[in-house]
Amino acid sequence: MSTKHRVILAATIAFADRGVSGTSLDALAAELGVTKQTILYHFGSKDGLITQVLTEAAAELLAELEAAIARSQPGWDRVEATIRASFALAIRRPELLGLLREVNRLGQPWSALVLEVLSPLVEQAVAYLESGMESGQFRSNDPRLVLVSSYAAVTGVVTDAEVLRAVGLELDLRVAAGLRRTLLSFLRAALIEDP
Amino acid sequence: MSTKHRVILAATIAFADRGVSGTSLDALAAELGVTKQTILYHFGSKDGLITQVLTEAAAELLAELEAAIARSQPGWDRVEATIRASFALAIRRPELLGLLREVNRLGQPWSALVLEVLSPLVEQAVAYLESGMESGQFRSNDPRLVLVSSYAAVTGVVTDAEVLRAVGLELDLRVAAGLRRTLLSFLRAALIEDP
DNA sequence: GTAGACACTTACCATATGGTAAGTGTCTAC
DNA sequence: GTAGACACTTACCATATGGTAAGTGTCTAC
Repeated sequence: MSTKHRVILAATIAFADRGVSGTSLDALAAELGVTKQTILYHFGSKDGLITQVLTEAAAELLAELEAAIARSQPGWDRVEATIRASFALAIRRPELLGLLREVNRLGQPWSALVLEVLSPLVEQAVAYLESGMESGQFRSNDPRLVLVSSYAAVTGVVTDAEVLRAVGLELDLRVAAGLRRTLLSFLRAALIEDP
Repeated sequence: MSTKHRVILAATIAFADRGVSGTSLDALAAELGVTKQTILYHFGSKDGLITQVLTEAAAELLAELEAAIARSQPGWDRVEATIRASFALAIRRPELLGLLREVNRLGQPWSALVLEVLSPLVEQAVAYLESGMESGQFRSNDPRLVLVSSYAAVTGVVTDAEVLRAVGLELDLRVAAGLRRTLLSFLRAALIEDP
């Protein structure tokens, strides 16, 4: 694997984990066994590295979600497929969702970079749910809405691999059974579990 | 208000907002119109400041939750009162919940500082929900569990004051109606709304 | 066999950052 | 009126941090 690619992978994890301001180029380089100047050679500046990391992460998320859309039917099936794809990605690459939260904090101009890529899909999902609830297709205690709510909690809060694996395996359409552990895990995570 | 207290309030907001490593003593001092040395005089070191900020935030959270416990009945009423108190605090001092997320990232020894104070209450709440679901008292699509799930999402994700105000006002026991907007807001926030 | 691209390293540099040391002004106790 | 506590400021300092400049080794094309 090329040095450039290794830097991007390590920076994605470091930015998600310790934050952008908590990750120095020296520390990142030391992890990879190269010098800071090697990183600067490939990306020009720290801002250049951030740009590259966010661009690739957004592209990866988009590809995953679009694949889920392509293999699903319009309507609830599509929402569920999207959520399922997100869980799968969260298990495989938990740092991607952690990075989203960091972007949220960084604000402009970084948030625009990611939002530009993902916002069309978010708008579609929100519009579908909104019209579904306006028309009475979903009741407010619908298990499907619980699933969406849990999804929000997961993408926003939980990064623990074991929790996500449990959720991913148990949400195998058996929403009723799976949500029990999910909810408890979320509650624990939200109120701070020792990491 | 004493300088020391002003530093703690400003640091709480800064740490929650920009992160601990994203907040330099110089920048914090400049915000307050004092010198960095004034901060070091009061807290000894940056670690000293972090300790003080976390200790006070944890104490404030605890006081709020214990007051809610004291004025509620055992059982679901108590869980609801606790959640309600958290919402109220989140509206009044959103940085406190933001700080919890930062602590989660900082890890040891800072997480232990906060966890030590709050974990007895968390354990109680989790035990209650767990036994309630084991015994079949709650079904998995119970609106009350939706509320708890939403609470996890709120404490973990949402810091936008307007969203929290909307949630706080509409959760006035009319769970069914209130959750509609809440869920959509959470979904938007979790998938990154432009801040 | 040599010019040039490529992927680095070595040697620096300016600024930011946490921190120390030695003052200075002010208020209180005696 | 003066000793001492208190809340600061001014003057520094060592290290961390992002970044620049000038090499060095290696591989490819001709």
